[in-house]
Amino acid sequence: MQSESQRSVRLRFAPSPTGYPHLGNIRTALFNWLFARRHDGIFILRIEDTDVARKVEGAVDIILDSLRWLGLDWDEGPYFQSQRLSIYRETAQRLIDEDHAYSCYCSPERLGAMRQEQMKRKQPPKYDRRCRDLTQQQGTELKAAGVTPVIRFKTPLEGETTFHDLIYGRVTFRHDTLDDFVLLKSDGYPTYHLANIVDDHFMDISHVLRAEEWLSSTPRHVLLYQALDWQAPQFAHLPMILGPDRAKLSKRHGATNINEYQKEGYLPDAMVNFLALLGWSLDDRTELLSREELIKHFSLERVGKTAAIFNKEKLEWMNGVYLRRLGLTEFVHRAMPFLDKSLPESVRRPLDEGYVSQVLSLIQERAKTLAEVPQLADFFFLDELLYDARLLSKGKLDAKSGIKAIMAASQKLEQAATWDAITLEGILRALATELKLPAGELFGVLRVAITGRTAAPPLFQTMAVLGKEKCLKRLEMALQLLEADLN
RNA sequence: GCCCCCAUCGUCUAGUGGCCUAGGACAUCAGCCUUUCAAGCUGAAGAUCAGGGGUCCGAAUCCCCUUGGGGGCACCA
Repeated sequence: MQSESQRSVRLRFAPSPTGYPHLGNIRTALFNWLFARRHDGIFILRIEDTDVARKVEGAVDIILDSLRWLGLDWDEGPYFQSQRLSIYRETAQRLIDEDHAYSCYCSPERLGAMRQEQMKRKQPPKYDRRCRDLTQQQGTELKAAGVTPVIRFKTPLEGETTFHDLIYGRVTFRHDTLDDFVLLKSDGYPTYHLANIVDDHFMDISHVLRAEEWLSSTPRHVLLYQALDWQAPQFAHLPMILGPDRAKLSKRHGATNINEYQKEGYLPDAMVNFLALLGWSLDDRTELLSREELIKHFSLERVGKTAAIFNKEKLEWMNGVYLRRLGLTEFVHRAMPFLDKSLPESVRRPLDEGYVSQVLSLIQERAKTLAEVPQLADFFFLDELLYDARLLSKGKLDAKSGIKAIMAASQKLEQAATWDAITLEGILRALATELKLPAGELFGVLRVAITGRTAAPPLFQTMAVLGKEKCLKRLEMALQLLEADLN
């Protein structure tokens, strides 16, 4: 009891570099991080690279980058299991010495065939324990024949294991539903089960927060801790994040890799806020929480048990909220790389920061992601607009009256002494009255002429930013289009 | 097939026996604002709390069964 509360809080995020981290992995990292920070604990990063065959080049860097991007800073590590092989081998040897493990010489072929046969007979696929009670002589013979064994755990044949999960409560597994799982592979690398508990023990991990998919391997881990006479950490299994088809997140679910979200222009703070709400909630109404608030309020008691489906639309909304909350300077700073990357090549670089700033003040509240900023703003940068001439006469004004209106507007604007939104509005409203046109119709035609589209930021502010010369040029161009349309 | 877990609006969720004729958010629809879009505001629609049995004066909340969904069952993690 006392030792429990005294034990220092040490959490770890332990991804395997067999692919890029997806939303589920990152949510696990986030909860570990939040819990560690909440309790002034230590957050450790450990790379579980024990699968040589499935290792993906560059995955480690992407994992580190993703954590850095989201601001999930770690206090220790990254540790690499591939550099700690001797510890696992020693532990495996100790288990053999103490009769908790044994060498198994069965070939992968035999095991595969057996599994298939069992499945065919609709029986649970389990190792038949053929090597469990090999005599020393039999073992020596097999070894002499050149077979490299794996080390298997001697799972108790009878009884059951119960553990207390911080989220799911009491969970019990009968031993006869388990089999003698592999601890050490024939290539000398440990399996997840061995490496994981050895590291958690020696790294003095106090709480293991991991996805629910691990729940059914927990009894094996508990059994291992018991066999080694080590104190097990507290387990907390987190509800899964599922794809829209309600299945476990995988490659076929499209953009689930976290770096995709960075590329799509989501803000780290929005991402963290959103992910925190997948499986955790503060109360019945609070949804927007800063990093500090999340740390302050995070608790396992408020983590749910039901799997969540990731809902991108809500993320977009939340990202929009965070985008709008940014100061203009910060917004410009964040959006600049996206403009740089996605604006057409014809646009001169480097972009003028003063001009970009004026433009983006009109774009900020219209963007849900940074990646759509270039799309929303490109007409501010383009020299020549390319658009369908029919947009000009799409409203109630036909081509003829459109021409008339644009010509009149050009004339008035040419004489404008000053060029700001208020002045422009004055001039054009007066013109609408003069032409006996509803203001909205006149503005509509001009909007298309100026921006090349029917939906855009407010017309007068847009014109003010673009400047007199460019605006008049665009009106001229619209006239040509309309005239061509008439013929 | 076996084992484990879960089950409230389309989605994320609040709810731990009476405050629930079930609350909030996203999305949807309508209206307002308005030069378009966006934002904002207001409102609507949307869950017989998976179904069926109990327990109780009283059940979304406790128990059981059924159904459904998910996860696990590798010399992968």
